[in-house]
Amino acid sequence: MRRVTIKDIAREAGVSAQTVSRAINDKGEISPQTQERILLIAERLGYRPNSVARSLATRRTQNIGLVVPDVANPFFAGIARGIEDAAHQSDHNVFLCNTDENVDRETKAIHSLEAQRVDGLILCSSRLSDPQLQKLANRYQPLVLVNRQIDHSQTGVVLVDDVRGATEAIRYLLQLGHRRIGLLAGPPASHSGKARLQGYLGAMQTQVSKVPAHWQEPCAPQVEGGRAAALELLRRAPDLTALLAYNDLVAVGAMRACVEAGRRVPEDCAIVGCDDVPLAALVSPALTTVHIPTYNLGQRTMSLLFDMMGDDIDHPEPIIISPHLVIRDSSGQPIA
Amino acid sequence: MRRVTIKDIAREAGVSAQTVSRAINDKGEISPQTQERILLIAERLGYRPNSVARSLATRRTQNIGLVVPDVANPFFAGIARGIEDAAHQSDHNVFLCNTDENVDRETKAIHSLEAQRVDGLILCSSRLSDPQLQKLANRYQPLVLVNRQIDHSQTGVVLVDDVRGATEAIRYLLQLGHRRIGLLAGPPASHSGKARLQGYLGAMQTQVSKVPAHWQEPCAPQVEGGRAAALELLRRAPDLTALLAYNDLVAVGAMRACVEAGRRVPEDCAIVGCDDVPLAALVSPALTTVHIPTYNLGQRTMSLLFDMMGDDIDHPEPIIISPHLVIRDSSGQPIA
DNA sequence: CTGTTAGCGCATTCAC
DNA sequence: GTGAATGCGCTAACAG
Repeated sequence: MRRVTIKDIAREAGVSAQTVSRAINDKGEISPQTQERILLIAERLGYRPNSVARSLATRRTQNIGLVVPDVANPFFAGIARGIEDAAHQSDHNVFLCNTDENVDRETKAIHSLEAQRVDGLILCSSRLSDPQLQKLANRYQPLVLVNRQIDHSQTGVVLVDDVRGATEAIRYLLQLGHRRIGLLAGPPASHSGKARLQGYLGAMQTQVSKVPAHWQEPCAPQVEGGRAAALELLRRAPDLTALLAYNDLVAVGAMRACVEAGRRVPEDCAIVGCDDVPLAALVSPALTTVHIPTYNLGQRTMSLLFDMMGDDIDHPEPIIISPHLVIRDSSGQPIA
Repeated sequence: MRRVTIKDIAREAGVSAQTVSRAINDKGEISPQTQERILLIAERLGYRPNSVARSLATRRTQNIGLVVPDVANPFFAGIARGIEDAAHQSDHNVFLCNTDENVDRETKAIHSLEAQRVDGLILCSSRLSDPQLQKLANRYQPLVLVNRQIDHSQTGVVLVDDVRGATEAIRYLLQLGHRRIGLLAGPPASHSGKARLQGYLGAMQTQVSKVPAHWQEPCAPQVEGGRAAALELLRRAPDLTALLAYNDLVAVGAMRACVEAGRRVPEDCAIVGCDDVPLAALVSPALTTVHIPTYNLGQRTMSLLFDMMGDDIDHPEPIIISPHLVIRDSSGQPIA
């Protein structure tokens, strides 16, 4: 069962293939009557334009590639939704690839997307080395990096201002009267972890002359990591009245640790998370956390990519996404 | 800056384009020496095969289309990951489209995917009407439907056995000694809601001669819906000792309602959810729930699609996914 | 084992 | 306003 092509319609309508093409693409240079007639025939025959052939002829696919570590992670799911919606609104399709933070899978995905001749490429939290990324950036445009720095004049960059997020969280806790605030710092290698540490230190130093190093504890970025690190921290520094967590899962782990250590949240220990994943609003007490507008981030990322696809922009303006604090029930004034 | 093509390599190597094609596709019929020589040149020139041209020539794209209501929903995210991983393992790419349960968006997505000439199409929880779906199924193969029934000899179907899931949950509660078990039934129109009701009734009737209708309450499928419905149910039938919830969010809402009504979970009221989204393990008490293996479901869906892409299977065997109960801390024996 | 010819389905460029 | 010729980059089918 062969699919109907432009030629079938041309024959049926008694015109040339070219005229059919014009009718379908609504390019003006055609009489309204013949256009309508052709469109009717196309409809009747169940014609579906072949994007593959069109792409080959025009050298543009109207497809973009999106590479993320894991769409099942709500953070990336939000970004993906923002990108998808923006793309589809402008009649572009998106290839989605998951890497599980595996460099080989990421490389393979990128090669595949290059082969697909996508009109643009978005890499989230890329694990490629700097040289690899530079090489890619030289070869492939337009390219937008989310959550990853690069020094390349033609590459778009979208970053979350994690320093600011942590700063806001700490300022809020300071304002409530907390002074002895611990940090569940996340994985030592994490880029955003470092930024959040920086924000923590900067904000703390406005009120506390010397912030003890033993108020910080690295941890795996899941619930169990947070629980273990919080237990350790509360043992080492029992006078802490508040904890800032690397992310919401870590914060939930910290809440568990508090329960185990016989501390009430927020009375005996305030807890603030980061990211504001859907879970955060649903735990009890509901988590105060630094919200990152992932959907909006995705939309703006796609918007930047579209801009770059249009003109050959030389120095695309970096986009910095500002997180903001969402105050719920896991934080309050210190008792003492 | 033109991309390097097969011809560039052919010229460089002093062979025909066809020979280059053979070398790249590793089709055997070529001497190892020339193949290696060509591959080296390709590598040096930074050649990337053009999948678009290849697709046009072979009439196969090695791409598949995946349409879901929302990847940000963990249920579909799990399925999407399973599909993606299976697809990529077999060197296929996937176009992802979100519909937000909007029929127009779904229709548009399908048309776009048809235009892309995807080799296969997967529709999750399609909102198309039966006639629309029949029409699509007649026109487009291979097609696999997830979470949606259809009577069409050439369409693949993957379903979750929700009757069984609810049955297992109720059997477990009965075994614990519960007899007065309420059902937070979800949206009346929901397909899976009806199936779960059926499972509930069937299992209940093995131990309870007449299951009162006022032990059931419909609800919106979110936390607040579950909370409101549970409050109503506990008011109307205060002697209930356990609740089965339409999904995990509803179950979390029910947990809230219990707290508000002064009931402890699980002592004064056991609660069992459905789906086992990541949240379920993280709330306190951790939720006993009916686990649906979404990732596996995705993998098997893709596997079915691959089978259908291979041969022209006439009556693809329906795949029925069996959920199973995961016992955590929100359920226990009744006190009375 | 290798080369030649002929398309895949469409859009671009030029005629008319 | 419409048509004819040409090519996008690759592979299928044949020939040698």
